[in-house]
This record gives sequence, structure tokens and C-alpha cells, in this order.
Amino acid sequence: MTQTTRRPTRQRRAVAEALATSPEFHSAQQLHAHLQREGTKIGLATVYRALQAMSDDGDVDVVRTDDGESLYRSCSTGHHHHLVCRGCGRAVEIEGPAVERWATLVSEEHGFVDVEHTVEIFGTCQDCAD
Amino acid sequence: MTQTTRRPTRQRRAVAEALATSPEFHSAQQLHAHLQREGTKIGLATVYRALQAMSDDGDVDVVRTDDGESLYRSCSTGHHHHLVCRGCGRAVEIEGPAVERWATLVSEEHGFVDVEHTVEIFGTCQDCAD
DNA sequence: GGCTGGATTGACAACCATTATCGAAGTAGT
DNA sequence: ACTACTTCGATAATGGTTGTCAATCCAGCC
Repeated sequence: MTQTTRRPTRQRRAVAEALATSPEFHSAQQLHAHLQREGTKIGLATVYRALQAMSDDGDVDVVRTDDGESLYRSCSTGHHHHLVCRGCGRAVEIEGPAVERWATLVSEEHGFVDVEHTVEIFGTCQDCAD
Repeated sequence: MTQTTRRPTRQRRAVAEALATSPEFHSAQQLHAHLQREGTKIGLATVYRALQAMSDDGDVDVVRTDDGESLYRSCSTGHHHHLVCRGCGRAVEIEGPAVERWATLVSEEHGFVDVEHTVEIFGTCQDCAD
């Protein structure tokens, strides 16, 4: 991947901070709008670049909605999945060692290598259920 | 939803047949190109419409790639997941009762209702690994 | 301080899968 | 054949995302 030097610029810090202060998933466009509102001068392309860089480094989780939009969320390191509320976007990080084992096992059984898996659970949380 | 009458036209049958004769995931564009090559006169928009209708009826499975493309595949009825090859698109239908139970359990624990989950495993199959 | 080269930015255009539009054509039921 | 309605398809529009490239910033060095 030719890990070039990555400079912590004002813009990148702004994006990282915006993500860090919210437990919900947000789109790149939402983040961009939010930052502009806060007075941060930053271009849309830069937001995308920052998010992609963070995603490559494993610092954020990415989820794709049904309509093809990418949503980002700050991520405590380590492999995990999400239980996401359709209503408010709130997400709970979940783990399932058994699922991990199962995925690996099934893949091997069929001779697949270099496997990745995605597990996302979507639902409506208690607050949004009323 | 107003389920209107759905007419089995030449075009819709062509799409359904093209899907039925292949165990792989294909994009709408691939299907369109393939049908044209076969001599079937069909518009791109129609392919999309047909796929969407079949998807609504639960006759095909849909998977979204990392770059936001939708892939379609004929579907034996019932709930299941997929082990998909990144190289050739070949897919193996897999089941994991334990995963289903786990998903339900986790959702309930956090008070989520009306839950759905997606589990997809991507890898490289033996033939494509060389 | 001032130089210099590479990383970074941002305004804007390009991309591309998908969706909407709308007049034309097909199809069931009478 | 008539009619009412669905479906088709060429094309334009949509919209999130990525590419372009000149201007700008920054770190290290003189």
C-alpha cells in the first residue's frame, strides 16, 4: 500500500474530532456540512480523503446504506460489528467470537482464501420504537 | 406498496432466465450486456426494473460491493447468506443457525425490534487463487 | 530568516451506477 | 376492434464519490 507519510493537518484533525465526539454513523456530506457550520474551512474532497485515510488505517468503521451511501463512525480498535438503529443511526458495537469462528470455518470448507466478512444488524431501538 | 398486477413479459422472462442459468452474482449492467449479446432486445432501464421487481418479490438475492454496485443472483427461497468470490463472482449459499440465534439474542439484549441482519463473506475461491 | 521539494488542499469537472421522464408500444378484458 | 392500463426504451437527470491540477502549506535544511 506504499504507506506514505501522513501529516496531521488542521483539516484531518477536524474530521477526526467531529467523528470522535459522536457515537452515531454519519455520511461524508453530513460531516462536511457540520464542519462548515462550525466555521471550519474545509473542502468536500478533503473530507472524503480524510475519511478514506482513516478507514485504511482502521480508525473508522464504514457501513453502506441500502441506497449506496457510505456512513462513517469512530471506531474503538479491534474487529467488531454493529447493531444499528434505522431511525436515529445510533450504533452499538457488538462482538461474536462464535460468528468469527463460523465464518472462518465455512470459508475453509469451500477452499476460499483471503476472506473478509461483514455482519451488520439493523433494527429499531427502544427510543425510536414508539 | 399497492401490489399492482405484474405481467410476465418477454423482457422479464429473459432477465429471470439469464439469472436462473448462472450460479454467480452479476451486476445489472453485466446482465444487460449479456442479454444484448444474446440478441435479446432490451433496454437498460428495463433490466433494472425487472431486477427490482424480482428483488421485491424475494426471487433474487442482492449484494452490494464495496464500490457501491449491486449484484444479483437467483435465489432458492429461504433465509440464507453467501460466500462470494471476489474474482469470479461465484457464490455458495451458506446457512448458520447459530448465527441467526446470536443475531436475535443480541438484538433483544439491546432492546432493538424489527431487526434484520446481513452476513456476507467475501474471499477468493480456489480457482481464482492462483 | 529564506529555499526547496513533496504532501495537502480545494474548487470544480468527470465518473458512473442508478433513477426519473415521457411518448410509444404492447396486452388483457370486453 | 376499443379501451384502459401496464410496460418499454432512449435519453436526461440525479447524486455520491473520485479525479484533476494549480495554489498552498509544512518540514527540514542552508
